[in-house]
Amino acid sequence: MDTSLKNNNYFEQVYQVVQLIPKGRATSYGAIANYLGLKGGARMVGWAMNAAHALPDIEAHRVTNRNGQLTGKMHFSTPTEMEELLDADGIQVTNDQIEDWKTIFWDPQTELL
DNA sequence: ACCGTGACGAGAT
DNA sequence: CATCTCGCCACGG
Repeated sequence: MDTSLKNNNYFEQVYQVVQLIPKGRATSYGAIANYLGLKGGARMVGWAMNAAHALPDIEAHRVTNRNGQLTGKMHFSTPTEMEELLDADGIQVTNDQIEDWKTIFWDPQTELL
């Protein structure tokens, strides 16, 4: 048997949460990590998003850091794509930071519960 | 097998 | 209140 069971399973968990983010809202890496029980592993969520970038149905632009800052915009096809996508969702971004992040923030552990 | 890096976060100074 | 450091786990060289 395949003893080398990949943890890709948790990657998929992240994708599911990202796809569950309602339009006009966004969440943070740490929030997803915390929801999945990976608390402290926020970096892993970011790493998962890197792989997610290869997937068509993963809207990584709805995931930012804890400050609502577009830290990962540089990883998109273009440095402005993340802002454009967020703007398309009705989220206003200024200086690479989401405006009114406190309201835009969508915590799966609280809202999705 | 070891070291360094990384789309982060929280605590300490 | 701003800045620094350490911790988290996984992957690349």
